[in-house]
Amino acid sequence: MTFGKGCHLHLIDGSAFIFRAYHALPPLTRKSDGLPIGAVAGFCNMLWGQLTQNRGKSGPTHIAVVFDYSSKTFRDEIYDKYKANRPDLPEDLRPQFPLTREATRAFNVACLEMEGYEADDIIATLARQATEAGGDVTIISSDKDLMQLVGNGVVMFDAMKSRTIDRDEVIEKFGVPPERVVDVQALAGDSVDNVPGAPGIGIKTAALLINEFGDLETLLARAGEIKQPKRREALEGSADLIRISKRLVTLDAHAPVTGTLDDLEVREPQPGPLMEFLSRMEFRTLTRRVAEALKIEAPAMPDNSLTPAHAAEPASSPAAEPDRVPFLHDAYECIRDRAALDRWIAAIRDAGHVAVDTETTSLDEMRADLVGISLAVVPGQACYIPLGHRQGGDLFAGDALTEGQLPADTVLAALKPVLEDEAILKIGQNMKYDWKIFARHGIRIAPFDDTMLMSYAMHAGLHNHGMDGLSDRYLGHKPIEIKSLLGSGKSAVTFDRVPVDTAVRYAAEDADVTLRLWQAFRPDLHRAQVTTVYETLERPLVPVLAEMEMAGIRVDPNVLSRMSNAFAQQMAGLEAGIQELAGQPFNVGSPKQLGEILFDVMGVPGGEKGKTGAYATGADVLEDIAANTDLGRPAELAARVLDWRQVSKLKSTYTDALQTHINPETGRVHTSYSIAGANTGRLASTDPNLQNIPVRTEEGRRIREAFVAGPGMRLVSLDYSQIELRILAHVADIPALKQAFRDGIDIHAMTASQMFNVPLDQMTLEVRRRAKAINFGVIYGISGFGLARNLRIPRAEAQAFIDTYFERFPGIREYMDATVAFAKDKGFVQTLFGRKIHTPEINAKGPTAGFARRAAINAPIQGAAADIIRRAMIRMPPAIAGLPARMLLQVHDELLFEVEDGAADDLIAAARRTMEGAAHPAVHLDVPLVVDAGQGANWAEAH
DNA sequence: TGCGTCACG
DNA sequence: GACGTACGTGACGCAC
Repeated sequence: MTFGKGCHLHLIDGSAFIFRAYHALPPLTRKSDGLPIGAVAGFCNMLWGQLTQNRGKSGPTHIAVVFDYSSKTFRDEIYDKYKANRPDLPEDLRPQFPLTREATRAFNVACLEMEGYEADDIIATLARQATEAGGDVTIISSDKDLMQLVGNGVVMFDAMKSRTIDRDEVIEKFGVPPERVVDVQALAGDSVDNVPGAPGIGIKTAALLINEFGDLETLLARAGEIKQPKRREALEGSADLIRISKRLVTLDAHAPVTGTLDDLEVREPQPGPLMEFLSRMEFRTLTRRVAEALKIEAPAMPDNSLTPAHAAEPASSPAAEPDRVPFLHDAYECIRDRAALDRWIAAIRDAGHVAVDTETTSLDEMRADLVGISLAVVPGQACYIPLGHRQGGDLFAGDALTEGQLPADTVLAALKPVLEDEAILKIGQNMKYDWKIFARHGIRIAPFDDTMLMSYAMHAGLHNHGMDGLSDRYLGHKPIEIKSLLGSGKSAVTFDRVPVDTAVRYAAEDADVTLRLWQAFRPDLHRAQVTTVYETLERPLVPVLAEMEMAGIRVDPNVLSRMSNAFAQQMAGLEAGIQELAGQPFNVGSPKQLGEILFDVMGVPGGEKGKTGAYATGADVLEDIAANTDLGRPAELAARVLDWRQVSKLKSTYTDALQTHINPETGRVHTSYSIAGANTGRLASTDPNLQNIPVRTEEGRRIREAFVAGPGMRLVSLDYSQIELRILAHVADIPALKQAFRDGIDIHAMTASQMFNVPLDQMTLEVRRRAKAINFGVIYGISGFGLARNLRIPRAEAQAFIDTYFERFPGIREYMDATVAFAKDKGFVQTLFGRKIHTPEINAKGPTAGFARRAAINAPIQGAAADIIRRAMIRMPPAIAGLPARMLLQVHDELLFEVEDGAADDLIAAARRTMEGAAHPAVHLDVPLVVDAGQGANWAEAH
């Protein structure tokens, strides 16, 4: 059919469809692989609706979906800031664009786009061609930019509101008829598209002026007649910008569209390709509907294909409103028989997901015994399975298990297939804990989500990520506190002593809360654009860390106890000497008493009191006193206290405490890493902290000799060389620093050479030391005061160094300023890998602002380094899978391994490759990452 | 429980 | 012009 009178062309604004679909729907994902697919689903539904509802005489004879080709168009040539304000595309939307093109073709509908032109221009051109040929046009869109086309056989149709937009509607919206709409838009401008317009003039005023003067050119020519001075000045001062604005908003009805209108004739969908596409997308309902309409059989598909991210239940169910369901503790079920357990397992399989929580006898997963398991599938409905509750208080009952509990083995055997089922998502709060508990029972949980880590990815820097806090903040519900069950302090009991009835209310609530948090966080994760961070940097780390913690590191208690004894003697000797110098006995470990002895009794000048009224007696203060030999006895005393403190620290924190952390079953120390502890993305090690084992002094380093490899094994240590400075060189884009790293030269010496004009071969250690301090200072958000204190030089001198540094490397200051400006604007900073660190205090007043500013400067650098080693750790198990080796510890830029004798070199090669390539392919650094390696029988030798 | 101190990167 | 200041952690002992 040749296009002409009686023909009706429908032009669908495809880009508008996509955005509306994206924002109208929760972030659905394809079940088989998690591909974000919500916008495609909405797009297909809307397109199908368009194709079906208008069949018959009022329906289209010709149809096309029109897309924007890319963000770059001829309008960018007219005005370089056009659409410059547009926020970045959500990361889960971008991959859906090509799929919507594919969908359009699958429905056998013409799909148009053209380089250099917006969809609106193509629509304008086709509408002109169609009306010139005598046909009618309906534009399926509600975009105000298309309203200039209305009239002369062209109407618009708002598909969301099922409302036709004709000439009257346009007049209602703009105050002028369609042919004058561009004049109004030119004057009013558009903040969304960054069309400048005239300052202070909105649509109302613009319409008023156009109606008074007739059209834009007349208005501009006679602007002098306008009475209101502000309007007059706005027009006279911005005439050029207004004319540019008009060119920006005027659609090009003569775009070089290829093909003819005849190509757009409505065609029946081809069942084959359409069914293939819809079933590949796993759109279950739409596939069925389309199949029915085409009178063909729908292809088979698994149930619940789409994973609704926001609601466990269909949208019509009240359960879809997570915060509306009250917490009813009496409604929680206690599972005491096999039938009830099987009922729950069936419900879990039906839903495809389950929130899980374990109750145990200890926070130390390596010593904890399983006491019970709670599950939740639907908000408000949760259960608790008691397994290991014991009689409390009754001497005669002793350790006997209470009646009416299913055997733990039976329950674990029944749950194992569910917990390991690839098709069932397990949801937990701090999953590493439960993962380890189950791992000790031979169950490896997968796949899983972790609400603590979701919160961390979204909210780092804003608040902590513990369950009680998250529940209070995001669900408006304060869960039962564990303290109310166990008590605190000396009288605290373990969870197995809690009566089952009480335990049900507490434990099931935890699963309930976790499930609701997950439902609340899922869509937010996409909106905050941290899905990739969560999925690549947080979640996969859980099993990796769990394995490392379970492996533990062998610590030789004999070495430690010998050292403890030696330290004790040393301390006693020092203590006697100190008290003799003081002339009286006192507690050397009390800063308060020491301060009084030094400054009041012995009369050392210059004592400074802190906020508690006590004298400051930190190492820097004591060092100053010790160095001042004029003082005599007090200097000697200060020097001995410094020695005493060092020994005391080593004994109490390391040689004594570490012994108590040796697990009697494994003979090893099992630290626990918190993934969501440090705001910057770094891990934190606790119970014990194995990230601060001494290394800087000779005496301290000997403690590392107690960390030994198992029999027939060696320890291997690999650490990133200068990783934070390398990241700084990359992100601040400093050519001299980048070149130095590429050439492999001493970075601190290079800095010194550039700053002080000293050739590298004449560099003194002192000059290099200063440059090193400045390099670190930069990473920390340098200040003259801080550098002066660190280098113990006058403040003016330190400031001069900093000034020189910024002169030689001007990019550093630009980076710092840009980072702080970004933080002030957005409230967070970001690493190269997309990790967000919030900076809520950045706009504060007073000293707080200084802290926030420096933290904001440091966070992207420290955070990127943390991201890189996380990536390396996640890839490490497969990278060393063939080797008799395992990863034991992470110390921010170092990984420590245990490997069988003879395989150390192979391990070093594999691990080094993984670490040096860890930024790829997400980020291509302008500087190489370099990893140093060492090996030995103990950690001191390996480091 | 808060603070001062000090161990690490 | 004064304020205060290097970034990020965890564990210990003392004093309340």
